[in-house]
Amino acid sequence: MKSSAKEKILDAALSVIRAKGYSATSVDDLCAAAGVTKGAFFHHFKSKEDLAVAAAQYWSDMTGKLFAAAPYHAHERPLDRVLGYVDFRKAILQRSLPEFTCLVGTMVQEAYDSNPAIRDACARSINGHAHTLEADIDAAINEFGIEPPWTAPSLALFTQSVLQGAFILAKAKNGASVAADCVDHLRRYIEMLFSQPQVKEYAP
Amino acid sequence: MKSSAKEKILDAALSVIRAKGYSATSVDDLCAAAGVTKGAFFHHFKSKEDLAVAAAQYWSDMTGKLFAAAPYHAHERPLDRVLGYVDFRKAILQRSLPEFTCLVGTMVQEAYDSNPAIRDACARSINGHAHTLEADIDAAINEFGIEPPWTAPSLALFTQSVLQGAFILAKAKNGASVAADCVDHLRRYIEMLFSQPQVKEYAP
DNA sequence: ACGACCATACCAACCGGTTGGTATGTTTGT
DNA sequence: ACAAACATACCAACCGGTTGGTATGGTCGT
Repeated sequence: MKSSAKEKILDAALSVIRAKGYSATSVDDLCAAAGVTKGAFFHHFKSKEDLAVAAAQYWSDMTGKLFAAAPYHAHERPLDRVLGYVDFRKAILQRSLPEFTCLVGTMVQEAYDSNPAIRDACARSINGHAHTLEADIDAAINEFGIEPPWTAPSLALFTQSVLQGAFILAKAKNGASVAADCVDHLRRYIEMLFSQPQVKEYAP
Repeated sequence: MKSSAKEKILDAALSVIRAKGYSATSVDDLCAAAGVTKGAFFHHFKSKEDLAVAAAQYWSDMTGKLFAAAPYHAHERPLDRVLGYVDFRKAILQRSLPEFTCLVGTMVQEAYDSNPAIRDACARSINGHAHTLEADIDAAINEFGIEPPWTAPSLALFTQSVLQGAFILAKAKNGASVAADCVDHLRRYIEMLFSQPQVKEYAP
């Protein structure tokens, strides 16, 4: 049997925690969703916190594969790859709410102050994903020959900020359309950054 | 006695829930932080859920007063008021992490799927706050005589998306500087929207 | 003025159910 | 045979919520 209990528990964690949040998800919930017993759970994870850290890593692995295999990498021009990433994120919003939201974005809100191990695991996941954008952004900067007052890592993190915030708005409004609007603004911002001379700081 | 038990519980809710999250915050936690007994709690709130809904409203009232009294409204030009709002948000980031983050943004992540009453209360709070920006944005559109492909409500919600996402990144990285960077990007975007002809959709 | 009446505000003790976690098996793969 | 992979049974602590009760202060008829 390849899909072992451990993997079933991790899969269950992704969906259940994204729907209910980390604290509200009990170990029993996870076991029921995974179809395993508590004994199996504590055989593979020494605590609920340990599961959360493993789930964050598992989430990174899964999404890493998803984005690595996405078609936007095929674009020749760096800016097209960056905008292709944004379009790809927008396309994912078609799925249902608990399916397109972010596991680590949800967990870190509950754990940042009380559980450093989970917080750091979430930070690694977000930073790692943002990092995959930096090379293309830097290449686009070179392609356009601009000398922007911002850096590639900073813009990469900004895209994540918009997406994480869009998820929150989508949850509040119980629909994805507001998130799609936010992604549109993000796309327009990136287009503008590469389509014209940088504006000077506006200070009245 | 002016500061009654009810108000002490609500004040405690704002800080404790922002630090620990909604589910991880027990009624006993709230009572201990507020210095009241459980009897007092359930006298004023018929359930923990009821407290959460009331806390979201209380949060709206508090932040509403804060932003209504903020100095950026004094600017003559509408765009200066919009940018002044952004700068004001950035200034608030100086405070400590649990102090500058958003109660309803935290709660809605845990409640959107399992607790519609809390979700709707959070949505009202976010929408209400975003709405306070719309008049200035519309006035800025008129001032500049532009006909943008986006609407004032959409841009107002986008600002909230950036801020909510910035809070998540700040929690993950355990520091406010990444949030400040995001707000800088947001400011640059708004400046660009009003400082040049709109770019056409970029489609390779 | 004054007790009868009553609503509000609050309290300490308690309840049944759930929690994360453990102790002790039993099954399975090699 | 033997360890890793699972299952069963169980526990102490904690959970949200209820209980029966007290203290306070306002309102009413008289």
